[in-house]
Amino acid sequence: MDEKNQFKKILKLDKINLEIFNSFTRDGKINYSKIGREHGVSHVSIKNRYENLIKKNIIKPSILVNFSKLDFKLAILLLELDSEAYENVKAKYSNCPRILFSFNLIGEYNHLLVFFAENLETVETIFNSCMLYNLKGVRKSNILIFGSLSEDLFLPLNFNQLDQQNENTPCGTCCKFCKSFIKEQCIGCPASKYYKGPLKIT
Amino acid sequence: MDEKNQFKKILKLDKINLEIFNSFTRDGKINYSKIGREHGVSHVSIKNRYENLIKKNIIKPSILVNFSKLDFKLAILLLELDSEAYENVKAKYSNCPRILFSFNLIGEYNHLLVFFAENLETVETIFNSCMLYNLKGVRKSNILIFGSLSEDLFLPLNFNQLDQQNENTPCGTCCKFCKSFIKEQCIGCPASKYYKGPLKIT
DNA sequence: TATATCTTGTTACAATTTGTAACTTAATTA
DNA sequence: TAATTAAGTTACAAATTGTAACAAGATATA
Repeated sequence: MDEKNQFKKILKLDKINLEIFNSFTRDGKINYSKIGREHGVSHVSIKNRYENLIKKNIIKPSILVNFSKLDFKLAILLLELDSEAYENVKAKYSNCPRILFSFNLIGEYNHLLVFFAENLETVETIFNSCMLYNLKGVRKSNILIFGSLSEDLFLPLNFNQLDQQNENTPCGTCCKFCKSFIKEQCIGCPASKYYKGPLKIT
Repeated sequence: MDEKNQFKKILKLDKINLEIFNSFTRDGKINYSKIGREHGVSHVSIKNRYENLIKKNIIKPSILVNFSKLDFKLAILLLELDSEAYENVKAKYSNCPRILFSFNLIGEYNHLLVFFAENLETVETIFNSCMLYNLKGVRKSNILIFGSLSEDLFLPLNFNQLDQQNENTPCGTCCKFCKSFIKEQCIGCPASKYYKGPLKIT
């Protein structure tokens, strides 16, 4: 108790934990025995460290997808929402497969959504028909369109949200009745049966 | 060749690959044998699928860190850079451990940097002393400050950039001479020997 | 058309890793 | 002081993984 530190010790960064993270990022595997051997501890000890970090919700293993390789397009929607809308937006889009991140902001805009689409026409549809058209209580909005992505851009994609049996999208609409979808300007929602893009599950 | 599809088949999403991704996201492990057994193929086949996706740079396994749990603060810096600066910024900050993402934009701003810090004072220092002060050719800038983070926010953190032996930071400055660092308004760069925050390697 | 190559799969066996249980020690908390 | 939590140990059986050699089909290539 002799040292006053403003930071809680949540994540201990010693040689062993760093090696766990790095080995994982290198080849997507943790070889408990190998790491244990290299650091003079038992494989059970490495296993426990790793599993405890996950159990305590401090780290989460994940598969990142190369958005450049798939030629996906990204955009950010900035919103100023009134207090009611502010509460509703996160709920409404919490299962949207196109939203990568959703953040509260302080300042000019109070909400930020990062989303992707498979081509630029679909970005346009999502921005206009899917989102703004559906949202009540938007005082102001702005969009940031991303240019060419850097050579390799790895981002997390929620594959477990891709339920392509559904008539309606998770946000509660139906592509069948959407003008952009009918005119083939949009490939549809990847979490509905009408989707016809590269994330179609075969 | 009978079907004309605008999308290249890069990532095949069949039951097996989906199960690989989902099993990985669940517990950070891929049990080749188990998945193979459940889908009626050999464990070697699962191993090959997984390793080929990585080898071809389509997916990347990664450890995400719970930024909410660590109480990290996030911010976005929007920049309009002239053509020379535009080329230099990415290079300069390519190894910055605080930058989570760096994107080119089309429009009002042409560059976007997402960065994090361990407390708000440090966010301020990074924005002022570290970044804007160091950058030539900035025509316009804006900052988006993130409010409280959602309960669990998992983001990728580059642990292999945390080399804490260095006198100078990867962006080429030295915390020792920084006013904010001296006045203890900033905890320093996590990729230098002067760093004194929760990512200190013990 | 024939040939090469890439993709995706197979089997079988040895080597290695993992899971589990029971236990130890130290530090922290009530 | 006692209880709990954290971080580690050993040993053995069970299960997974790596490897090599091979096969079938699709796709390029000369």
